[in-house]
Amino acid sequence: MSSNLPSLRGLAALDALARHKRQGAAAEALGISRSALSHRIADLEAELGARLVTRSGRVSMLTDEGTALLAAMGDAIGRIEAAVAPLQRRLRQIRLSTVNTLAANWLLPRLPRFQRAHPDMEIAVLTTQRVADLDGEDVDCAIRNGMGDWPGMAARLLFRETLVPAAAPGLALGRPSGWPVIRARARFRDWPLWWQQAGQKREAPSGGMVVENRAQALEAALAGAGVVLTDARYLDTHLAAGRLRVLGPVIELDTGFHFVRSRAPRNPRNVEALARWLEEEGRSAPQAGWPPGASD
Amino acid sequence: MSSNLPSLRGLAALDALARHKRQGAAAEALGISRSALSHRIADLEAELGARLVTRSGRVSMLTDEGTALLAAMGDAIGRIEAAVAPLQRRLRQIRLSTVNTLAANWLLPRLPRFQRAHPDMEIAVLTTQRVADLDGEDVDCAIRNGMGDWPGMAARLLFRETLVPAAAPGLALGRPSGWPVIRARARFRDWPLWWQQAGQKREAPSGGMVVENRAQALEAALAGAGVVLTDARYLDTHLAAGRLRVLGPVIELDTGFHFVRSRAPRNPRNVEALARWLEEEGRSAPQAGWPPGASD
DNA sequence: CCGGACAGGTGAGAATTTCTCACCCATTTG
DNA sequence: CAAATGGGTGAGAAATTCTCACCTGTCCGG
Repeated sequence: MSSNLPSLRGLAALDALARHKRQGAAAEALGISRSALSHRIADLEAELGARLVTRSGRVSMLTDEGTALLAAMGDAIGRIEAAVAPLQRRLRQIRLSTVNTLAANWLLPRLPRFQRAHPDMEIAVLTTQRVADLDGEDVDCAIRNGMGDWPGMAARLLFRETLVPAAAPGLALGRPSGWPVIRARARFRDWPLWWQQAGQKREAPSGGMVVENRAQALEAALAGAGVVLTDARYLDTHLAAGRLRVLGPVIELDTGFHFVRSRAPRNPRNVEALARWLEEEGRSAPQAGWPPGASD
Repeated sequence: MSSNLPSLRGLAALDALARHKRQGAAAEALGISRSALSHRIADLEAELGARLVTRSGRVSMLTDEGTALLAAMGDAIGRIEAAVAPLQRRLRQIRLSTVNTLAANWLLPRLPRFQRAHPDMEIAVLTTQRVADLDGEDVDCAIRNGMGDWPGMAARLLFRETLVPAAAPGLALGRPSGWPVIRARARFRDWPLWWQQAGQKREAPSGGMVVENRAQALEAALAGAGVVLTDARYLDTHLAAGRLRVLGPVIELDTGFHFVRSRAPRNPRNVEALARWLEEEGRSAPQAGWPPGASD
């Protein structure tokens, strides 16, 4: 049983050469240099002590022994490739868990740029309403909203949360104290916070409509139902398209969106690349020259 | 097509582990250390980005992914092993071409010792009456009889040819000039040569029986048909067994047995080992304390 | 409950394999 | 004949793989 396994690379080289006839083409198919393929074949021949290919004029032909060897192997190499392929595909993928609103309004619009820069990776965005507990789920990393002080995991701040009021352009509005505010049930403290920090003199408006979460709140505002208070970054595309306008100053909260990686990501290198890119995006995006269109 | 092939060693390690349940046993089956196997598994897991084995208590079990991987591979590893096996067997083998007489009387009696020292090699002795032309035949090396000046090949002298007369102990003999000599047709110059160099005063005996070759001549002498003149080294076993006795001095010729290797031996390392051993044997064997039993 | 035997994991460093680069040589072809 | 094409080679960098020595965790008998 203690047989000396030959080099799989060498066998693959022989196989490719048999198919493509030329070393150049075979090498390209394997993604290695012509020289490497030549070495691989030569080493295999030395390892097995037999000539496997002959060069007759322009094309490389297999010897009888080479042909017999490949025939005896059958599609063993293909089998191995196929067996490993699903795992490798999963490896190219990065599973990123995040909340709905951030995904729809900040992440997804930017992702195509990352894809273009890293065509070898594939990002699967898993939007979960509640924050996924990282090591439980099949997830490599996540963007989480909070203070960044989660025990036992290194969180990297992407950007602080902000709050800014916005409404559809067509909506007729009076004084701020009379705004028809939209509240998200999960974020009922946002309006008082903004009201206080934005230095409004009058009382905060009470009443208004209440929806389940921020995504719905944004939808409501887009539909002209009232004034939404949400993160500045969620507004980018809507402001640019003229679907919303800004109604007051941006305030910054002490919570923020953080990048966290699971304890054992499948492919740490790729996850790291994504992390760096997200950090860059988080820094570069707004702040300077914000809000984009209006100055109201 | 430019798929990243996984390490065959790693897959083999996984396969062995699945069969043997314990790393120790699996490692032994593969002929590597436990540590190496552990590394191999760990690296494979990193390479594929998935846990493939779990250790539950004493035994290592494959995870679902590990099982699936092996199942998908089928017997690919076995196929590769089997495909390569015949070539590797041929590689362990050294084909040595030599003449009949030397093989029977000098080489074959010594070979078992070499085999014991190198159990990983296998020597195929091809006895050919005529000298094989090396590069034509499927032979790695040869022992040739001559002056050692063959053009284009490096000959390594094993020992000079010698000539010594011998006969069966029971044979009644008179003076040398009356010996019933046995002549090999291919070596009709031997008797005059010995007669002259051994300083015999009388005439060389004429007549006697003539056989085809030296092997037959030796056979004839063993059968008590007369006095054979042959190489001292061919007599070793027969003298020791008392089947022949020496009748005169040993003379040394200017021809000798040489080791020559074919232009491209399958396994140069093994051939070199054989060459060294043969040289050693050629030097060490007789000379000192020869002839073994008699002093006649 | 402790200590030894057993099984596996780890880090360092040596050995081996694999790759690319920069050349070379041979054959074909314009 | 010269350029183009295809293959081979040696050196050196990079990676893979191995062993060794040592660690950790589990199991079992006293």
